[in-house]
Amino acid sequence: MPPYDPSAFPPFAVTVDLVVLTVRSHALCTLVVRRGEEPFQGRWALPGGFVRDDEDLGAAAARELAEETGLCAHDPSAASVPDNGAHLEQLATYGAPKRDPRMRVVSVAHLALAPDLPAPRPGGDANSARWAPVEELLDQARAAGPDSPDALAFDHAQILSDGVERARSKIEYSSLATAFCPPEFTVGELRRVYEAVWGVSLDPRNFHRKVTGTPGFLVPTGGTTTRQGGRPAQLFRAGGATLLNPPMLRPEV
Amino acid sequence: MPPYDPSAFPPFAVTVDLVVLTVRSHALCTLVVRRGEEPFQGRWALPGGFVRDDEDLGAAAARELAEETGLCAHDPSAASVPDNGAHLEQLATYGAPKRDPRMRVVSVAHLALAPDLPAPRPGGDANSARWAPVEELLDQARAAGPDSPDALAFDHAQILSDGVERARSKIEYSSLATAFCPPEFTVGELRRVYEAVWGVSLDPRNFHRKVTGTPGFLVPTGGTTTRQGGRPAQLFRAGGATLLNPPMLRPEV
DNA sequence: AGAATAGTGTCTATGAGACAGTATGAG
DNA sequence: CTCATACTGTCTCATAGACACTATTCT
Repeated sequence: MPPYDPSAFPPFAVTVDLVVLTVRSHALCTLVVRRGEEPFQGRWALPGGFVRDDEDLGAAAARELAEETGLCAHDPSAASVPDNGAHLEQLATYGAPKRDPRMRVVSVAHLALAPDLPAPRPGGDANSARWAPVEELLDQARAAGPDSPDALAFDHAQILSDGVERARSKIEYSSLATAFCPPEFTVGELRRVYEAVWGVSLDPRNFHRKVTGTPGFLVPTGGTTTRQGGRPAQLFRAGGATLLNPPMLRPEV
Repeated sequence: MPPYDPSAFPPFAVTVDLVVLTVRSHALCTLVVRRGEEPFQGRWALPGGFVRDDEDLGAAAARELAEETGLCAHDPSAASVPDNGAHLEQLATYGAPKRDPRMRVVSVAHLALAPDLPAPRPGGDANSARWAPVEELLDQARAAGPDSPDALAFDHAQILSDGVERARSKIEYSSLATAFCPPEFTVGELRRVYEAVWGVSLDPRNFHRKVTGTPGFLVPTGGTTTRQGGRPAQLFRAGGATLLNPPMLRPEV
């Protein structure tokens, strides 16, 4: 069998689906959109769409992210990182033969981490997009089963679960937690990100010592803020380091 | 725009490509096959092939692995793990518009880790497959450029590089290094796996203490062997633990 | 005996976690 | 004043890395 026979390949559709995570009021949330048509009409789903003919996978994901949220993210295969850019990376690819009942669809899921955004920007319809706490979505999938009307469409509960787990483990050994923060943030705000993503409480004193002692993680901007109340806190930007050494370890090991 | 219009999707071909890694004579090696046709005729490439019409992505990867090596691997989406099974997991998906000059091909790359195998089992032709040291392949890509006749076909140098990096980091915090070992192995043999994959030397005494002290990593079988010379060494099987705590850290951090 | 590998003990530096205590603002 | 948050210091325990030493086999 020749390994590449252009006339003999089965036809596939290729889409990108997005797990867009943010931290809103101390909870890890993800963007979901209401499906307007069959299959799974009326159910919530992850945002996504077809990859275009001349478009790279990362570019398709960045385009969908911009369409759904207005966020500018760098194409993971490119090198530029705009200022208000969210973090975007490929997550995994899902291609079970019957995952879409109408045709063979392979979905290249991507993971985006974004600072808290004012409100979803649906494509014109108001009630068609929302930030949902991931615990709520995943608990529904576990409790009510994948066919309940509250469950996510397609295999999106699995994709969401994989994306959340990726985010939880990646903030351990990389500086990606700063992608959930505004350009300038305090140590306390960064700690609340870790607490929301991991669903734990962290000792503020040890967290402060550790995070300020990791070279390249945080750069002081000189300013202070009292937006969290209490004593004024130093403001920081994300430093150049991407890999943290030593890593931030999840407690309860 | 409706998110799924069956009549409006661009046609894609979907393939799986395999990064099959093993340790042979103290070097990390990967399986490459000689291309018999254009494009890249005569160049070495990663093994791979089309995903069939009714086949899951992981099943396609397991099928290709069996065809190329005779290895039995569990479908990553299934739960069964056969005895002599290699480890198989999805790596990443590559879909740049021009990565195959003839048509739009999206390749879902998989990573396989296997114990040392006697010899590649080419599909009938003798000189068409070999185990190549990854350092050699990656150095060629860096030195001679991607268009040199020694470089891997398509974007396979990038895929290989990503696969090697995944393997290097994954044996830090998981027990996957045992996938490179035969069913029963000694601590010294496991250490040589780490040394080959990371390209470093490790202190045999500290390694022994650490690896035998990590709960669930190794289970003594009771037997001993002198196949490495010297004092007889205890034989172990891989324990049930998949996540190592504490992890094995790469030196020189 | 000498070489090679296996395995144990011991010391030291470093980091994680617990927690006392001080600093600075808002009400 | 109280309360909330920010930050510093100190103690203890666990682990990584360096390395001395013993054990067992082969040639």
